Amino acid sequence: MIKQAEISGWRQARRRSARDAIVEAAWALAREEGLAGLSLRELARQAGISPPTVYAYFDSKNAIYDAMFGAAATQFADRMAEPYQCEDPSELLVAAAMRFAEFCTSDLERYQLLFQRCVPGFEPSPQSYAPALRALAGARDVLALNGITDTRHVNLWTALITGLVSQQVANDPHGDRWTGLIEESVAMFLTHCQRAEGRRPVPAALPPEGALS
Amino acid sequence: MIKQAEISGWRQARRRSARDAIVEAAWALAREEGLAGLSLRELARQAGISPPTVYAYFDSKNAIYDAMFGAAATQFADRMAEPYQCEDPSELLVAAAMRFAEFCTSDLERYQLLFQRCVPGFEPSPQSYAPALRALAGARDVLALNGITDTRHVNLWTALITGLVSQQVANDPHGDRWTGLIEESVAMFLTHCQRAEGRRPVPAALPPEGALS
DNA sequence: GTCTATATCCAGATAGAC
DNA sequence: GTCTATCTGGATATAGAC
Repeated sequence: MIKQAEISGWRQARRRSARDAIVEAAWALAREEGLAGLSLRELARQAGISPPTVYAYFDSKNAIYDAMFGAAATQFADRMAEPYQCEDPSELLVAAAMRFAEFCTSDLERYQLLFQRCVPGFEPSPQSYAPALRALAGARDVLALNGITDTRHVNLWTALITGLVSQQVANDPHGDRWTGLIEESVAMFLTHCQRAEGRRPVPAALPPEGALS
Repeated sequence: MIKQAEISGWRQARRRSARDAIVEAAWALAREEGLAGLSLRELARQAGISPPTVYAYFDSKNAIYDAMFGAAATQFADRMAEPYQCEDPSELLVAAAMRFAEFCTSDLERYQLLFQRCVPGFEPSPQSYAPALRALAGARDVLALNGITDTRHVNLWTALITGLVSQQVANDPHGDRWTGLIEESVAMFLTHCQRAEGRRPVPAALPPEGALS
């Protein structure tokens, strides 16, 4: 015999997978037409449903953007958290920066939504943003492994790496005019910060994950 | 007696000033409603004309964006070219970076149009873009004064400074969490590049202004 | 939940008189 | 050059039958 709770579970799973299918179609469409050109009519057409049906799953267009953001942020956090082959802290920092750059340049629309924030009235909800905070915490950990804990230096790190990537994406989307500078940039950064922070030893335990931003 | 050429000159001047007035109104509106929210109806209303009259001066909405871009790019080049109070090359570099940051953070919409490029179907025409190239050439000159001529280092410079500014604008628009790092960043950059380029003496004559990009 | 049909609104752009 | 009036087409979102 089938219990009520199980039926409810099925329903929820079905509903979630239908939502996922719509989000998937939305991403496919956004990659073709650009993020701003996402229309609910086209989205419904590609997803094989009628336009009003979209509203059975999402309250508004921005709710769709939010789900797209959440999916992208999860991909981001997962990708950055995958194991690294190297062990030397400075190599780890280079590898993380390169992975970040590769993640960004491999899907420009995703990069735009996640990091550029140029969809008119849209801002991600805290839930959708949460995975991105995970990834940022990971970056802090890698910096800490290199003896870098000063907030100023963490900020400098984000500026340096996002600066390289944004120049790359904007001015040479399929080349490596800026991403090819990552290794040198990291060396410059490490030399500067480790000198400034007095080549502190790596702390035995990683710092707690408070105050991310 | 009035010559035909003078009348024609008047006409052109009148036309240009009418165009300028529309562009001015467009900027005022964009600062209120956001760049993407610029509508021709509202623009006409604020400029004191009817919507179709806009088309007597601009072929399309993108032509208006282009004129807005041109005006902003001119402001940018002019501001960056104003005389500096300091003479030491490294101080000059810091001053230029700070001036750039101040220019960007003092008008976020202008920054968005000039450097973020997130208006859907719009790309600036070469004419409108030209002043920005002038400013970039100026940056190269200041770098050259510091003995930095390697293209890689010029690219690193643009990435570093735009990275600081873009983080500032995106995450702390009215504070100085990243712009406050400019002085330290420039020191880091100079130490690195001058070491790498072997503390070359400043060339007697500035390099020619070819191959900007 | 899904559909057809439609409401409502606003955009950019044009026609043609004056 | 400027206007009134309008075209054309797009958008998000809703009503109500099934």
